[in-house]
Amino acid sequence: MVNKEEIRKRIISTARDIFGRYGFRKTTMEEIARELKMGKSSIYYYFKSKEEIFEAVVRYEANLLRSELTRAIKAVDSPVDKMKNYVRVRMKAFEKLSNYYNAIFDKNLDHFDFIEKIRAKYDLEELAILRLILYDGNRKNVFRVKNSEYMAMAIQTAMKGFEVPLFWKKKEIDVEDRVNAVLDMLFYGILRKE
Amino acid sequence: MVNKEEIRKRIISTARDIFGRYGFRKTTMEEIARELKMGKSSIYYYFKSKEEIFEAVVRYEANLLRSELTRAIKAVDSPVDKMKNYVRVRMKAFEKLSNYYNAIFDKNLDHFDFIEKIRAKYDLEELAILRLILYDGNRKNVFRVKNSEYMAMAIQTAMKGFEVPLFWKKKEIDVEDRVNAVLDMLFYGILRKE
DNA sequence: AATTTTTTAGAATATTCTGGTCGATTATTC
DNA sequence: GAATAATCGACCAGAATATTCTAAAAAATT
Repeated sequence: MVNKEEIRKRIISTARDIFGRYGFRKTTMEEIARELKMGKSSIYYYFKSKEEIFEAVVRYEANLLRSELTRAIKAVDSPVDKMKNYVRVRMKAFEKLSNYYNAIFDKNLDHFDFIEKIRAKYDLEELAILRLILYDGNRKNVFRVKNSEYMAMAIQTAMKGFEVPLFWKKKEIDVEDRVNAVLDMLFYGILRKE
Repeated sequence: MVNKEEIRKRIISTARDIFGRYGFRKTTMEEIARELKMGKSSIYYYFKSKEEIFEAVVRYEANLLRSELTRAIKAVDSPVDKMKNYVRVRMKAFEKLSNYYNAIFDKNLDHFDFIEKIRAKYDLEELAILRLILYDGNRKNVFRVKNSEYMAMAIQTAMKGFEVPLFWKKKEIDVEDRVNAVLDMLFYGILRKE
């Protein structure tokens, strides 16, 4: 008897590569099966449908994004550096988490319930992280933000706005330049002027 | 009345991008049309079929390869430098001419007559270029090749052999390292030992 | 060794997708 | 205004693919 969870993880990992390359619709179950060296119907033993596999992939990538964000925030002490790392991780996520972003932006996938749920959950977590950064910055007298809650939401919304051109233009934009531009804009607005 | 040739070129260029990204089979006429902001059946006014468009794209890329090869050879005088440039252009072609190489390696496209024709034509042209380089090298006493004809064919065959891992591994290989390795191998065999 | 359970996969089925055509419409030219 | 060129959404036949079926193999249990 094989380890069911292990097999599921293998399927998710392989499917993620192929979905990432071709997108949900152009990826076939036959392709995933071939890459796994399994029969196509064997996959249905572990997953109910193609959509369920895609949901698992997107969920996996949302978790990856949260983990990476958390790790990057914890790696530095200064609220300014925390904010820099937040922006950097956010901007670079496009390359590594293409399924997550495809799920969000691809109109053809709008009928998938799970996408909105996953994003909502992720957004709440990100908001909590942002609030902590702002609160910490205020406490250390580095930021001057009256309402961390509102500001966190504003920053998150702005970051989402920056995602859009990144998605459509696909790597034609130098991400590092973008990161710096976003940070300049952000800090002039919230960095304490002394 | 619009310029028919201009429209055809626009279609080829746009189709090339999409074919390059998804391959012949996964690309749909609907996608090409949408990217061109045309109706799908409008494309059939300019091309007989999807296959005919793909043939035009592959032919275009073969021409591009030949042009680039010719330009690179002419840019230098030394036979050694010419051979270096030949290898370099050949190796780097993968990134820019994905349709041409897909057409060659993708078994699913074997039934397309035109692919073999285009490749045969290109190969003859490349052979002529190689023969000239070898002849020139012999004349300038830099190479010592008894039969330029056979050596040219051997080099071309070897280069084709090197293409295969490049194709399957897709950018996991550092091309520049490969170029240098190929050149070392080639020159130790034909560079005059003094 | 026999039986049961788990896992497997090719074939079949149901459903969706797509290449290509049709006929109507619009734009352009004469 | 007529003829020609260019346009495109609707449509269809056939291809492609998601999913199910069912039998067989493998693994686990008795």
